[in-house]
Amino acid sequence: MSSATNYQAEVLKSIAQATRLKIIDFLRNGERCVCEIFPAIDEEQSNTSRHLAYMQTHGILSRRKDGVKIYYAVKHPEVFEIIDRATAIAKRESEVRIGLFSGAERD
Amino acid sequence: MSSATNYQAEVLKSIAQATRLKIIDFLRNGERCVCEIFPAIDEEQSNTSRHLAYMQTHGILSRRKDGVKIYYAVKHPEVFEIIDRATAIAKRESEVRIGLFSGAERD
DNA sequence: AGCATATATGATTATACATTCATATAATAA
DNA sequence: TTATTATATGAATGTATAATCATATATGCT
Repeated sequence: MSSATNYQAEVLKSIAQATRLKIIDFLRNGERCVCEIFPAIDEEQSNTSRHLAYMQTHGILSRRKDGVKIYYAVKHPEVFEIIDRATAIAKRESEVRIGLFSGAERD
Repeated sequence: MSSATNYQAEVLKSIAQATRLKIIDFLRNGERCVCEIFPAIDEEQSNTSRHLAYMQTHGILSRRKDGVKIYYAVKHPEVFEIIDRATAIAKRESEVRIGLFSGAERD
């Protein structure tokens, strides 16, 4: 198995999870500390912390310490581009599914 | 948990896996049947079939039957754009890691 | 009908993942 | 020093996922 493919998969896995998507979306306007993030996305502090650590380890987020607080930010603008394209696919697919109710497509 | 976020995550999960990345990459030049796909990516027929079914169910691939053969193709061009961006991130990150050997960064 | 080829799927196994609760650690304030 | 706030982490649990082997199903050929 190509190591490049594995690395690509790791990057995408760091994004492809509902809680992580909520975190990334909340970070669209720049860095935020954990204490701001977990109430905003309505998840437990410990769970949020784990996901942040995961994404930071996988190179998706940067981490900055200021006193007691830890600030995280999205490192690569491509992360948002990936999510925007996933949204476009999701939107198009859900429209197709709705369209099936009125159409007469059959397998 | 927002259902839109879940759907986005589902779309990304359909891509974020090494075997599926290999399949999608092989489909860059258009539709291919299962009998062409699994030898090309060097995976078992049954495993390949499961991943193809998964991606088709999740709206990533189209499926066309012609006799005994089943042809799969990538439905949304955004899928390739997502992978290209993941590749860019992976490349940039690996360069940073290599750079750390010569630099003097410390946490 | 019998055979070969293509694809899918049930059962199983091993592993990874997400979440929670309780607690540890670190920084700062009183 | 003690208390408070912010973050991280160990342990446990339930669930999901990937892969494999064996076999079922479907199509077309002779």
